[in-house]
Amino acid sequence: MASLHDVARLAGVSKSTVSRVINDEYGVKEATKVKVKRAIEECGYVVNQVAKDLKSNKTNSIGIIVPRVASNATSQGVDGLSEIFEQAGKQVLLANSRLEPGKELQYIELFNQKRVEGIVMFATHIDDELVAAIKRSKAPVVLIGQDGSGFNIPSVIHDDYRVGYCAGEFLSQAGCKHVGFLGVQSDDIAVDQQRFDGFSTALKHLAAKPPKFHSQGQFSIASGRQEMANILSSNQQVDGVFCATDRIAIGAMQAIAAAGLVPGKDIKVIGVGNDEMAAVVTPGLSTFAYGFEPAGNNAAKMLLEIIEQGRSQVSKLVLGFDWVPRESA
Amino acid sequence: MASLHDVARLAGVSKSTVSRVINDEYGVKEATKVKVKRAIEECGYVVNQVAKDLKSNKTNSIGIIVPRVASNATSQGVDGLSEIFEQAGKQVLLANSRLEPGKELQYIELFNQKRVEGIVMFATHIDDELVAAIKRSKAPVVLIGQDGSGFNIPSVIHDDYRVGYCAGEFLSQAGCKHVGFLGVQSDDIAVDQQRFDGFSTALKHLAAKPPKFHSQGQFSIASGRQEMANILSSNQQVDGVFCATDRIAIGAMQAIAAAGLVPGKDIKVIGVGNDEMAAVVTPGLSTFAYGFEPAGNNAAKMLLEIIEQGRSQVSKLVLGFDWVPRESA
DNA sequence: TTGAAAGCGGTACCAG
DNA sequence: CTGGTACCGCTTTCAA
Repeated sequence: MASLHDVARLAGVSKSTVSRVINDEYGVKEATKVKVKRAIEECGYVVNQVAKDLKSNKTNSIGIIVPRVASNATSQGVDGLSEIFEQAGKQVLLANSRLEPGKELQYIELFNQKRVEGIVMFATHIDDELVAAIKRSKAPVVLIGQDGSGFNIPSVIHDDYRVGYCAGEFLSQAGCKHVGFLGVQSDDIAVDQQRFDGFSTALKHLAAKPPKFHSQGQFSIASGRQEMANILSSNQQVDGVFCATDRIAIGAMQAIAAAGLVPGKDIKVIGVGNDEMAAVVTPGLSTFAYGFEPAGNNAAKMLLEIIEQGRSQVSKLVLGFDWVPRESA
Repeated sequence: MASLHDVARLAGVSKSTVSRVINDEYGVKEATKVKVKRAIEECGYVVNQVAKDLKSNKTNSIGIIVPRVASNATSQGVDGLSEIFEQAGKQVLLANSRLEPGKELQYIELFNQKRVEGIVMFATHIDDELVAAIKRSKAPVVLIGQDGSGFNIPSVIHDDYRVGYCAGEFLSQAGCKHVGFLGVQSDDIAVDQQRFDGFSTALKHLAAKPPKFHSQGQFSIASGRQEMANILSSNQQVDGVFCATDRIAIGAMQAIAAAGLVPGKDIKVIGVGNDEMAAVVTPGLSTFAYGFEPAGNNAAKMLLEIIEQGRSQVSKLVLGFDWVPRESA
């Protein structure tokens, strides 16, 4: 592929001059400019950004690590991130860890080799290894979805504790006496632990009975259905369920209906996220709306600030949520 | 940041030696290796991939252009792409055109400057400008979602014509006499034109009445609802609707129900895609399942083949679909 | 087994 | 206004 050198030779000028023309620097005679531009056309010259990056020691690129793209939180989050980054002239490198543990660590390393200016990571959990890898990273890292601020890692999260609290409060005040929580694996602090903690605490504050169950399933409709079916078949009394995610909640509603009961009437069901599906199921799923795209926007801004200022004013950004009442609760 | 040179100085050897140690080349004395490795640790040296890329004239990276990430087709498609690319050791650069016309063209140019080895583009339409930009690109381009093979652009698509044909056949054989199509903007060849063409053709072949309407809305539930409501309020007889996408179909079902009619009984409704939502609405949406992740897999493989062989055996890959009958038709 | 030097494709300083 | 040259960080002969 044609280089500056080739263009220079073709135009009968020096590399310096070609460089000046390309970068629109003043102080080049019009006639020379024309010659150079013609030469550029002629050999189909395309700037080599790799060489520029090396010379300038600046890549204008950002790494994003996701566990998978096809999920509400990540796909919308990535849209939110890319909006801001592209406005700022940053190119996005995407790495998909496909939920394989350890992959994230490799990608942090790889992004450092690629000399990205910063990294945004959608975290599903936090462990010592991850914290160590982030500490080791020369490129600043911002977390989305899990709170790493305890390890001094800037994070953008939703208020998972409070969402649980609100759910507990709501079910309690709606008259439910036998409630429980359908969660996910317990190493997911944000989605499982925090939401459950808030939930239990609300019940305690209201002097209601504590949760009768806390199941640990997957992030899927099928899993929610399964977990709920198990609970129902155990014959314990239930009149309210708080689910860690909307998909789990939808599965729960299916199990409830399958058992001949009516979600929203016999058993109230609440989800989290306000997945588009929540609006189209019957009965409509009452849930808490999370803004995933704004989370991306904010994480991007936070990272840019760290890159530019060396540090960020906020080390942790907690986003609120909206209660979206429908028929299920 | 520490460079080879720094490590060399620290270890008291030459750059060449450090390079050899880093790349695990044989012929370095064990003692020297140890010295070098210690030096690397000491100054926290991280390989500079930018310099390597420049030197080797190879970036091992692929550009992906999407109109947005948060959609079934793109988010699953990107998962499919990244799976194959990451297996092949290719880094993915993501560009989000946010549906802004012209942005795609810029990104093709930008990716060429970044010296990506190939580009995958999720296209919403094809026009002369785009074709020209792709022709200009030194990096090979593969299209997903629209057929560019007429312009000699390798493409991975679903069989949009035949899906329309099947829908027409189905509605006709189910006894519908007054059918129509809810489409999108007409410059979307794959989603609007092809699906409609197949649909009309089936009706013609079966000597059934041609479609009574072909509306042009957006890719959203709200738009489908609106378009269907318009049709219903026009008082024309309708007993079957084929919708360009599942979301449109779900909106249509809402409008039908709102008009006091029963989707699947009074008016049959068919969608395309098998969005997860199709399974959770009531009545369940009958639809054709498209494999978006496989589309990504295949596009990635096709691009890799072009990169490695200089050309691809297949210039166009047409993926099939599965009929998923539910209650709506 | 190791080092010196050239060069990848640019930029930028200094001369002329 | 233009050209020569050094250098960004690494790899790769070629010699020693």
